[in-house]
Amino acid sequence: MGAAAERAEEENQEWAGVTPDAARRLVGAAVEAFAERGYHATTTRDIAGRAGMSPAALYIHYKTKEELLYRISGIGHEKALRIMGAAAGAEGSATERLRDAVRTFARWHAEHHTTARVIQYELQALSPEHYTEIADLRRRTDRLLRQIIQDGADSGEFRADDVPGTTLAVLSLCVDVARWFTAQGPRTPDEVGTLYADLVLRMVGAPADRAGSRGA
Amino acid sequence: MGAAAERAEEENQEWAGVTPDAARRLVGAAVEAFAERGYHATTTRDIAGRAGMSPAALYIHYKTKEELLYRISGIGHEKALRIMGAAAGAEGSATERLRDAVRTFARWHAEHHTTARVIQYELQALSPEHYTEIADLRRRTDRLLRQIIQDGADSGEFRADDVPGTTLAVLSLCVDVARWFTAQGPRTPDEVGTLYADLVLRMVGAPADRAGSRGA
DNA sequence: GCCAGTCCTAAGCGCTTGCTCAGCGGCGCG
DNA sequence: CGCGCCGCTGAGCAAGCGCTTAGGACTGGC
Repeated sequence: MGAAAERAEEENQEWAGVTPDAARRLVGAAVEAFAERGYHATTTRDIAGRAGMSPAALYIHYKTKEELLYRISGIGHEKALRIMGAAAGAEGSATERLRDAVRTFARWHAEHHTTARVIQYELQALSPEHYTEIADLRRRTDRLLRQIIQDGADSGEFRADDVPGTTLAVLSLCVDVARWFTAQGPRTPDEVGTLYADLVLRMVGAPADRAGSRGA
Repeated sequence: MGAAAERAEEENQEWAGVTPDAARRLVGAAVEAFAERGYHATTTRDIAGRAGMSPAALYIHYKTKEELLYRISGIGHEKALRIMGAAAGAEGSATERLRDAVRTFARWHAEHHTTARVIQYELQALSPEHYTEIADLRRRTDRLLRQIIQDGADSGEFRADDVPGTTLAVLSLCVDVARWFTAQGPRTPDEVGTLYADLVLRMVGAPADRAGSRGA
């Protein structure tokens, strides 16, 4: 099995909730194309072609090209929210929760950098109604992370004078992974996750208990 | 003078090197439009309209729409390189130079967030030849920052196990300011700069001599 | 007064875009 | 076998795109 086929299979898992099969193939093709060229530079002919269909077939499963982006954004941001929620809802100190949040959130943005690039950098192409809906998901993700940092500041674990500003910086750092990460780079998604978790823990002035640790 | 006129004047200064006047107005209009909607979603009619000209006038000063993006990218990245170079070339400890680099670099990305957004997020729309040329400027900026961090690691001022990774994270953090910053937000560009400088110094484990400081 | 040169516009060309629609093939069911 | 239905295609439409061209209005030099 070639690398392309492997990646295709992984993406099929990523979009497992999308049925029927043709609709799922279209989502995969659209993510690939949007990530590569951007939403506006991608044609419906290109998406359909990558999915092995005629241009008209796209409109059986989606009303418009924008609806495809909306579906991708919705699924992607829900996944991101769930990742952040798992870390925020876990037991443990603020330090442990922050480490876990950054590690998994950054790792996801590296591992699924095509999807992440689309959902993070093509938001402006959504319709106003769809945009506000997606923006709500992002606000909830932000709130979860801010609460972790606030907890750490309250308990004295972290030294964070500006909790909203720090939250913004941490989120920004993780999100931007989608912009620069490529599978050809020197770092695996796992390595990016642990590196970023270490950097962020120092950034908030968390006690340096194995702050330089690597590995699981 | 209204806010729009004030911003227009500031942008005229930013593009002072572009002559004649009509060409400068077109650059300003293009930056605005590209930042707002993205390169591909912007029409030459829109750019010309914002500059108060007919669509055809654009082609007297620029061969193609892509050349406009190329000019903007070149000027913008040269400015970014000069900012980083000023900080890297200054006298002082690695800590002082890193603080200055992050403060000025992040501040520029906030203050000129429209320009920054275009030059950082529309690179893929450049022609291959233009892209490699711009990529070289970015590599030089990266190298300057990496040297500061390397110096700090060598001298023992910083605790950076992974210098290239840390450099990447710091650069990523500053660049991403262009994505989320708006003039309507609660923070001034100056405040973003000092906040980010403090966060980054802690991130590299620099001695906390007034690391929580604020103001000039 | 007249010309050359500069800067701009009105009109529009050739092409691509998102999207539509009439109709076809193949499958399940009786 | 024959029928209905679902998934799909080939062909193409209206609109908008980047860009071109012919020509007009203004300016400075003589």
